[in-house]
Amino acid sequence: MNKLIKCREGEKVHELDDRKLKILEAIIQNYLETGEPVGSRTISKYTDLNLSSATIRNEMSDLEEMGYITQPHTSAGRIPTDKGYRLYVDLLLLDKNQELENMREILIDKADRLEHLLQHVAKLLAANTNYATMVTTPQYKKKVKFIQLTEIDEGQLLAVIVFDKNIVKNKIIKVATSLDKETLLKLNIVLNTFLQGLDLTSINLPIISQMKEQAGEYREIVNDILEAIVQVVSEGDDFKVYTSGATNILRYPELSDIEKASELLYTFEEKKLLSDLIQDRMDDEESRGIQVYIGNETPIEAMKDCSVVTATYEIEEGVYGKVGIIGPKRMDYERVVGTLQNLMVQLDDIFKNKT
Amino acid sequence: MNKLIKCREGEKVHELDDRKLKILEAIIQNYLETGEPVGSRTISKYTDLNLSSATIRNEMSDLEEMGYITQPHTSAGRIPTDKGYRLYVDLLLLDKNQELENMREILIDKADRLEHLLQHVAKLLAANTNYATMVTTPQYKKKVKFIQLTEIDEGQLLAVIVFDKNIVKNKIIKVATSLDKETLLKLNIVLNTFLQGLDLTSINLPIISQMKEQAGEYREIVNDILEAIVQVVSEGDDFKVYTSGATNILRYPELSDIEKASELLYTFEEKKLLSDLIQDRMDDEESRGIQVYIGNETPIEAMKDCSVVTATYEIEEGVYGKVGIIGPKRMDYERVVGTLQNLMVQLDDIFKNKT
DNA sequence: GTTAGCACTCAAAGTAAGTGAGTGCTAATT
DNA sequence: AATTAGCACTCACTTACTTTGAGTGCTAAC
Repeated sequence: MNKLIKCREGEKVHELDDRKLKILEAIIQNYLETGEPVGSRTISKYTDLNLSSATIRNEMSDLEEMGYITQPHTSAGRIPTDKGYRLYVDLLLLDKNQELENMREILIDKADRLEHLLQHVAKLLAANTNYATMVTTPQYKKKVKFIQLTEIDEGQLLAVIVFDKNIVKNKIIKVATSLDKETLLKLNIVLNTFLQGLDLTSINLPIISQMKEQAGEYREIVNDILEAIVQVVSEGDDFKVYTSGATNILRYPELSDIEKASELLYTFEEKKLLSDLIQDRMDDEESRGIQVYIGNETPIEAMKDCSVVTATYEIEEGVYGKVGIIGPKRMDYERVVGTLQNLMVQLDDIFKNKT
Repeated sequence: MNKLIKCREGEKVHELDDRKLKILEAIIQNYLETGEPVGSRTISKYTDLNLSSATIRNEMSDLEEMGYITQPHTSAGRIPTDKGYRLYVDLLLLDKNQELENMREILIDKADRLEHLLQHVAKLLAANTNYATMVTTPQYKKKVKFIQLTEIDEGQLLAVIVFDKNIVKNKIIKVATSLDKETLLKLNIVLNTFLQGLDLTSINLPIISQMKEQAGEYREIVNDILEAIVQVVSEGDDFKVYTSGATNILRYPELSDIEKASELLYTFEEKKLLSDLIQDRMDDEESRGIQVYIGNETPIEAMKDCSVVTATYEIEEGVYGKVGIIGPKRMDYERVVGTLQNLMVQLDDIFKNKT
């Protein structure tokens, strides 16, 4: 008996011997399928351990004491606790792949615009997993690549600002005085000379006052344009969250309690509420890969009865976005993690072969 | 007794005498509040008719026979049928206003961009009514106002297309050969000369071939640009549906059956599914005002247990969008219609004082 | 250490009786 | 003729009680 000897499997440390581990695994897998508490007799038959239900009961009793499983009520079978799921996820999922071979084709087909691509990813994932999904736009500091002012109407200027990665934004600026062509040209040159290659945080006071100096009598317009740039960048257009399959949540009886489901669905409707999940550990180099949050581990209150799996994708050096799958605790972790890993590879390919 | 004499109230024709009408109204109003079937005794006390429950019962029996009310089961009170609601809506709502005085301020505050405005309208409405709401972007034939080609990178052109109402779209066009400044200028002139003032349907073959002729050796690019215009216009970006408060549906027990609610919420998630509702009677001059769909009257299957009230707003001559409120049949029609009418006035003001 | 056996627990499903809001009909009242 | 009181009847809903069966923990035997 090695009950008290800690075991090392891979890199994780836990206190379970082989048999307990197998039983725990069996319990969890069975529960994932059925959603019902699992009894000793089921395990006795389900596994190839050839143990009687009585033995299993003893082991289960131990597992319960250690906090890996629990009984919803005295005479019911056992269900995994968050700790149990956690061990399962940590230990039993470290590779796995294939599946969704065709995903890539579909993705490329739709990859005309990043927005559409991401929305499509969310949809595809939701359709494939039957869970709720969430995809964020990648975030990074935009650098001005090119600015152009044009007059489109008496007193109305159109400012087109191209950032790196060919993100194009535009804004209409109202001006009091009409500008002639030469002035416009001059302004365009000033703007481009000074701002090219800069991101928002690098546009500081010295630069601004220099620009104004150059602009001479049209210094006011410089102000307007800078303001337009700030507005356009901070408009939030560039940080969107796409979701899909939120209603999948109602498929799972343990989540479809009307009160809780309502709260959860509301979180999906108000996409901003998801930002906690997205920001979480975004800066942590270590956790760029796949993250699993079980129950109370999630930063979002409404999801405390769910599990969340997120993955970070990289468009290119320093430009990251997140993909998340939200489902019941008895989520098919194996498959979800596999699917996400696969998706990351696909996205990687698409982005690397595109720019 | 004038049971069989048709009465004219306003412009509508029905077959109810005054007393029956009052009773029907009382039943519906009571049901709107409680959501429970209404019994004769309640009505007897609730109204100022001073009739015994027995008399009411007789009248209710008549009303049932005529199809205005029904019993969910033998010994239950009565609830309105779709026909009952319909009469109620037709007869009893023809004016009403005020409320939400502050709505306008909030709207103006947010009215920096149409998109945001509309999304905000949806949200406000949802928050105020506790129903689900839907707002569409206005649709019309866009006319080209101004086109500008710029080179932003080797082999990449940026086409900025301004349509009337200052809708700005952009598209990056890849070209094989690099263009010098003069060619660009020339192309810009050609494009603007030919396309200004035209909408998509007016760009026909003769015009295209003339343009190509003028463009000389760069005729290929003309094609690319035209394609870009078509793409940009038909991208669907310009026809969006904003929704809000979809989860409000779960507030109403009669809609929160998990199966049906799921279907309904899915309709809101896949906003495209709402288009039936939006297209409906869009062309019908007559019905530009407020439309009420009760139960099976709605063109959307999933909403057959709901009522839908839509209103058409006008940004300016010929440019229409829709606002819709979706709730249970026992919707507070009076309030909803009032709110919508009010909103239409507000929007009208905003748009008229803006352009 | 493992297992068979048994008493025990308890959620869930089923059954039965009671309650009350509501109806329809009939006969009396106005 | 219209209204009303009275009464028998219906039926969803509630409550209490019973049954069922999956599952447990413990103990004694293997």
